[in-house]
Amino acid sequence: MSRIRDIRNEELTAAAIRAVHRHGYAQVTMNDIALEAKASAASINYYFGSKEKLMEATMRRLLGLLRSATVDRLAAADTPRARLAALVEANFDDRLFVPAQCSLWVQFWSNAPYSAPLARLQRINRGRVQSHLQAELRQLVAGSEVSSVTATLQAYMDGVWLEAAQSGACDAQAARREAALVLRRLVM
Amino acid sequence: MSRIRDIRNEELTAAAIRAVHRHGYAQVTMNDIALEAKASAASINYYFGSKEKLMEATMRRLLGLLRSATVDRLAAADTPRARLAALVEANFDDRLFVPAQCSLWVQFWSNAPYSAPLARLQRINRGRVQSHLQAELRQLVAGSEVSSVTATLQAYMDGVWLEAAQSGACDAQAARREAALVLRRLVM
DNA sequence: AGAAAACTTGTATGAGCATTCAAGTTTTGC
DNA sequence: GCAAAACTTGAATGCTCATACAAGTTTTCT
Repeated sequence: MSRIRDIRNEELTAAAIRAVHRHGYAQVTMNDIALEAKASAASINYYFGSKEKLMEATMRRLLGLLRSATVDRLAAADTPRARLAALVEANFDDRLFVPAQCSLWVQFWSNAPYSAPLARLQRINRGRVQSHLQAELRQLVAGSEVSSVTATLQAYMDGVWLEAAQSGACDAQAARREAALVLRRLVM
Repeated sequence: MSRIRDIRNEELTAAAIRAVHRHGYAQVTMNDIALEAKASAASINYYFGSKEKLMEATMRRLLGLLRSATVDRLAAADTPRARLAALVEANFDDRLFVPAQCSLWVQFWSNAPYSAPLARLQRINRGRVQSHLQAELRQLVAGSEVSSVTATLQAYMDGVWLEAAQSGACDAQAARREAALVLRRLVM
């Protein structure tokens, strides 16, 4: 019902993404974010209650993007191999794999151990990705290798995000192509 | 000549590592670090001049560890294949791959884009690792695959660090074993 | 020993920040 | 059309923190 609330929520988390990308998680201020949103710091607190809650909502927004990219790509895949590729490529979807979001992703994760809400989101996300990967890998590699390949893929994907965040260059299409190559080397 | 200066340098950067591990890069204060070193915040400034310079010195300390692990392991390797393994395993050396240092590593890298000195160290380190890897890979895989495999390995290693930092569990031996497995899957 | 240099620290300073609040403006429901 | 609810904000508040400094202590050198 609260239409304006949803709109504001979106505007403000989008502004938080831009502001954190620009200033860094460690140094961004409520004012930076407010400026980016053409609003006031007080207004952000009115909606979110605190900076930490805003950050949590912002992280949820990113997780939502990953989730929907995953769902969409899974829907279009019908073999275990295609589903595995879909899972990996969802991480480098055009909607997700852009500089500001790569930057956030990595900064949030590296700060997660020091924030209970972020740590919780991190744990949930990792678990979900892991179980998706395992479900497909069980049908593709020897049982003894499933967890090892899962871990390798997860590390690879995280590493690509980290590097993208540092270089500031996020060519999503190239990342998907490269990931497909890695998949071919690791599985079959 | 300034013996005490070197000792203090070491004590203080070691304290910085522990303090950042405990409180997080974004929230650690000079006082946290001073407490960890059983010294005063003013004393740290006497040696390093500022918090930023202390952080830079701390990062250099970690890079030094990677460098010497790399040198030691390279010295004991005589084929390209063994040298490649040495390079990868140096990243998971017992001296380097421990919780507090994993944690620092990732936090420093994710904040590097927002600090000129850290960004510089990051660039130099990445370049060095990359050229080492490429030198060996050129003798091991098809020319067209060298840069792709290099990037994959680098992403994999970064990803392992990221996960180690988040889980807080750093089993160096297991990480080296796992890395050797990945290497076997990717090269040859 | 004694002067100088190196080192250490408690305290003061002042900047920067998240959050609160009171006073307004806009929107909604009827 | 108007009261109430929702929203917005500038300014005030109170806190935390890096850094500077002056006053001491320890070490070094001769």
